Amino acid sequence: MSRTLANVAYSTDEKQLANFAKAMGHPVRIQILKLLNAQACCYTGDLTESIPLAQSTISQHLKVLKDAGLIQGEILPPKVKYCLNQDNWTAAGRLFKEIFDFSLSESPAKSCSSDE
Amino acid sequence: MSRTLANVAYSTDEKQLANFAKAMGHPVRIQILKLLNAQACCYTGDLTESIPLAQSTISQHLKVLKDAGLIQGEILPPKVKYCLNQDNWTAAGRLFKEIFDFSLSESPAKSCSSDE
DNA sequence: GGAGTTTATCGTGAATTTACGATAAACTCC
DNA sequence: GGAGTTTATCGTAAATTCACGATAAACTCC
Repeated sequence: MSRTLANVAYSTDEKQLANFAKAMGHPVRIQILKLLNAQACCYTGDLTESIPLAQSTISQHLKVLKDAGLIQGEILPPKVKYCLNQDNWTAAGRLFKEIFDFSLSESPAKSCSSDE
Repeated sequence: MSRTLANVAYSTDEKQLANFAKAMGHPVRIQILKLLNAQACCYTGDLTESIPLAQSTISQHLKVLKDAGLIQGEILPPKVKYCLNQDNWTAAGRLFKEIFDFSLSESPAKSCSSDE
């Protein structure tokens, strides 16, 4: 950490949105989210069957999604059942909607205007 | 690359969405996108003023956003004016809307049902 | 208690990301 | 042509990511 503040104070929303986006920044994790979205829940084993990656790799991706708060795991021995974390999933959807919808609510022209 | 295919064939949409999400996976880049969204366009210099990071760092973040297709730069010597890439921005918005809205269009109960 | 099942964690290596300062590139204006 | 302005790129170092195999942990069932 040098003189320029690497510890900038971003707004909570910006951090949250970036956090969610980062977790979604891999095609395998998108696939997992889509699967969970489509069929409510599933086990790690189900994923290792439909995704041709090592079991440890998939477990790692699940951890990323869990750490970001997008999914949650219910331990149900000897398996673990994963579902979307509905609260955070909804929150993420709202944040994305917010940033994308903003463009629509503004003036439609949106030309590059002011130069200095 | 070993025997398990690291070169899995993801759907184009999944790759696109992951690509956009990854580019959005940093608070500074979210901030930049918000700024561009709010005021149509701006110059690199404007950003270096409002974001306390080295100019080279911000330029790098701009490159990430540009490579992902979310923004575009019009070179206007000696400055460069950045705007959202409206087409891709809209496409990204649609992809995010798609994956998040899916949950809403489905059965509201969404309980963890089928166990094997 | 031992065998089997399922999943997370550890250790590792290659690649990518993030930040910086320094430098080059492109162009204007005197 | 030279000084000044603005921005991208290079080089670098530290940290993180992504994939793997091997191993440990947790629990069931015989």
